[in-house]
Amino acid sequence: MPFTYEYARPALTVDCVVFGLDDEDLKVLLIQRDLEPFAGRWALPGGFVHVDETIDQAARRELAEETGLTKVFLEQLYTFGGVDRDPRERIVTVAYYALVRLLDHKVQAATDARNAAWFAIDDLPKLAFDHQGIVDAALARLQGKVRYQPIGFELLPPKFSLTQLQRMYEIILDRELDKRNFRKKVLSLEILDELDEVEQDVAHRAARLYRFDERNYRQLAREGFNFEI
Amino acid sequence: MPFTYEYARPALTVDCVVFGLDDEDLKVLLIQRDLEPFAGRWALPGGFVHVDETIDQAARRELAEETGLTKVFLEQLYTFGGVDRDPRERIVTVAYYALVRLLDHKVQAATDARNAAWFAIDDLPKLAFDHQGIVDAALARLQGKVRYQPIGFELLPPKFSLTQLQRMYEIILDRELDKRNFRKKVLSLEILDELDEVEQDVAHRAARLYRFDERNYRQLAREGFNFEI
DNA sequence: CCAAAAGTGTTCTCCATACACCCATGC
DNA sequence: GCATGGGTGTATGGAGAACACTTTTGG
Repeated sequence: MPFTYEYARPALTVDCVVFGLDDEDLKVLLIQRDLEPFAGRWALPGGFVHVDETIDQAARRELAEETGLTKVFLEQLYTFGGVDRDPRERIVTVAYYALVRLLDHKVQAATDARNAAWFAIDDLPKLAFDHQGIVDAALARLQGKVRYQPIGFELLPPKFSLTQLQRMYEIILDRELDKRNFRKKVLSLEILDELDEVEQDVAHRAARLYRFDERNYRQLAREGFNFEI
Repeated sequence: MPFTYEYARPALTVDCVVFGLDDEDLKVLLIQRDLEPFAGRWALPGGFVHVDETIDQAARRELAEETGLTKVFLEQLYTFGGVDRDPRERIVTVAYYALVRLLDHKVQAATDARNAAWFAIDDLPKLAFDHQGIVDAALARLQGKVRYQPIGFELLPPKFSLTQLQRMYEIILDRELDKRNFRKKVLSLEILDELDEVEQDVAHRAARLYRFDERNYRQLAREGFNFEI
């Protein structure tokens, strides 16, 4: 049943920049478009906002439909409202960014009905629409936010070593950090539980594993903190 | 000429939280609604986004139409997409916040055709829709941003004393600051031009006036800075 | 025993903080 | 001369930054 309006309205979509992390790179999950415009080009997962769902719900629904991801860390980024973003019609998009544990989701994305794949953030293919600009904004937000909110932890497995944690920060911030100062700082925050476990199957001394102290972690996530690493 | 769509679409509006500053308070500019729903209630200036304008342009247009304000500092805040925000139909709104020199605009708002007025931020009337939540978000953003970006300067007249500047930070952050430390810090940033002028018509020693050093100011606004006052 | 990464302390510098008095001006 | 705000310096403590060697383990 078609709807009629007095004036033309912009259409409203959501788009998600999904970040993942492996040993070497910060990666972004992209979907290959099968329809015009930009058929064959890679693009951010996303789609139209329905009238009976919030925009947050729309972002989660599209993420689940197009990539199979659920229960991820998801936060609104910025709303892009340029007049010529889409060649078909006027479309305003609310961009979100998500952080996921890449290893948990590597296979799933690749075997999805639609063509989905992870790309290193500094080696992306040419993207559809203005999606490169959205990715740039999301990266800037992530780099800024990681300094005063412990959100980056969403990118790691539940148990991790301090070296892994440091590596994550180095990859996101794109610079090297001093090992001793990093450990001193992160341990002083008291958001890590030291476990009685170590890495397995490594060809050198095994590193101790840590887990987030959920209580202090949530507390600190609310208050913000000064993580000037 | 009415337009027809296959599926119902959310409508899209913009709303603006306009901050101003006087000697005592941080204030917000509100418009009294003359139509239902919420007729008679105070609300944020705003309105529908047209298909042929960007959302930034829509925000500036609505601000000009409803309050007469032009050329103000304006920045996107957040997009509010709750399903029941508006009792008539589904409306998603992109919220902006603006900073203006209150003294320049005091009269204009009051004499506008529609009923507009400034209210102290901690003494607002009951607002229409979810606008109180939008104001809360805007205040939180302003308080956070003022610490690492010199945006607050948009609230002051072109020439101002260090005491005025300190007063502005105290009002925004809602706490007292040490005079000597404040001056030391702000002068060390080298974004102020010391003028050969002083306040006029005060019943005590007249304070020296300063102006922003546009070059360094723009530079620092881009880079961000650490204003941990 | 060798390769590889884990783990560990100290020094220095800088910046935020705390704090109190004299000065200039108008009335 | 007094009331009002303008303007100034110093001492202390804490945190970030720089920096190198020993330990553990597997192969």
